[in-house]
Amino acid sequence: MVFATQGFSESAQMYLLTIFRMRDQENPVPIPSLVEEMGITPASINEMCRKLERDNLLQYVPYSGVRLTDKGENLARKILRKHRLWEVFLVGKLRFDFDQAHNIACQLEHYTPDDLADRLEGFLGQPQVNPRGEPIPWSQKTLEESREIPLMGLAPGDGAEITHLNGDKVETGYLLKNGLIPGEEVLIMAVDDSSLLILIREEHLVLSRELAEKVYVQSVSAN
Amino acid sequence: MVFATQGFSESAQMYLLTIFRMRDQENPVPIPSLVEEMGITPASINEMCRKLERDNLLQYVPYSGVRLTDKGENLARKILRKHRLWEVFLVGKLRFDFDQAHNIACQLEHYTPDDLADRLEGFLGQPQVNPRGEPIPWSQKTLEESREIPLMGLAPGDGAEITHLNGDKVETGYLLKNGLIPGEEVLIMAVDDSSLLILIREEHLVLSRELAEKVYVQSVSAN
DNA sequence: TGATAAGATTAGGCATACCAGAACATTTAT
DNA sequence: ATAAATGTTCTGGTATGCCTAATCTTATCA
Repeated sequence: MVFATQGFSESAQMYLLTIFRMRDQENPVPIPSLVEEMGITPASINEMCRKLERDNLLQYVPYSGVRLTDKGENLARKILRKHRLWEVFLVGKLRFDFDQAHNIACQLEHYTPDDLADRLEGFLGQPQVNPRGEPIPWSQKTLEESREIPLMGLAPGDGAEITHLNGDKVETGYLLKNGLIPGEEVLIMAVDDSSLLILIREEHLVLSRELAEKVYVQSVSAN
Repeated sequence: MVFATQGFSESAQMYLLTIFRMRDQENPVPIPSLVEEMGITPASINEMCRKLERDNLLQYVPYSGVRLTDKGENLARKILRKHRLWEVFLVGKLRFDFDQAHNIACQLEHYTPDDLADRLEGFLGQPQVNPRGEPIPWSQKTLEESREIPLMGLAPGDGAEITHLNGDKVETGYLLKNGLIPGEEVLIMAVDDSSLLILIREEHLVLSRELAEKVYVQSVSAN
């Protein structure tokens, strides 16, 4: 298993991203177009698209093409966001020219955890677009809903509503099982160096700092 | 083929880095120590070490262990340098704690081209050590020999001595074939937006900007 | 409407990187 | 010196992601 973030291989991510980018031209995206664009044979494209369909990332209708599901769209958007954030960094801070930056970003995007993207975005001053003026997905949302913060950022006594979870499958599964479901309210009971104690659905729960970083909430009072 | 920089797979690079780090304790590093450290079975370690030996990255003596060759040492050092530069960035600029930074760096190090590492180093102010005080390979050398600059940084009329080449196998091979060998002197004839004309071994040669970025030289006059 | 061109799929292969388990070799310690 | 412990390597297997070549299947247009 090749390790890339998001639980999907670098290859799978490249397919999603490519489809996402072509989808504006024609949707569903026909397999021959993908063959052309990616330089991979029809047999291989077919095989991979079947896998992506199996994983609910897209729908594949023979002789018509592939269309991303919501899950696929979101994943692709996430990857594109990372890509463009890296471009901003590489051009803006490291003075690469755009083409070099683009190529480097093509690699880094697959190995960038969500929290790295989030912090990078902050470090770069919440850029709206990449150096070529193309929009960075979700950055406007991030601005508008910037009250959305990691659970870790709250103080004891604060109450908040969970907006989304940012971990991997296992982490998210665990959190959901324990009632940390988007929409639910949490109350911060105590915070220390390595963990925090919360009250959720009338149950107490201790989360590590690391895990609490992946729970995004909206402050209830500030709402 | 999994793409990672340096022309070796992420796996191969991880082996080199692990061996490099353990080599201070005992050299050669015994296979059982590697098994313990990496959590991979002896059969697999054996297989991979044979491949690395085939590629001249290490020597493998059964019942004794593996010892990095100069080539292997240099490659490992390069990877470690990238790793620690990322740690400096992630902790210093993005405010990750060290453990998170270390984990993220473990991925990024394999997808960081040399020129990215070089620029990152400059951006970070030529750090000597990572956030834990461990030295960053070559950074002192880089400081001491900071007259070592990319060929691209010279102006027409300047003369310089080639110190090293920084490209991939194909690029380096091409450059060597054309006389761009460390120790040789070059004279810059002309520079434009996309290329430069040089005189080397009494032969004229045009290099793209991109390629010239990968030829490091030491100014002759300043020497 | 039916032939043909375009598209989809199957079958068999290659390379990487890992695994388990068995067989084999060497070291070491008695 | 030799047996037990340790270390090595072989055999055969898994999964991913790509390939070619051959074989369907569908769409479309004459």
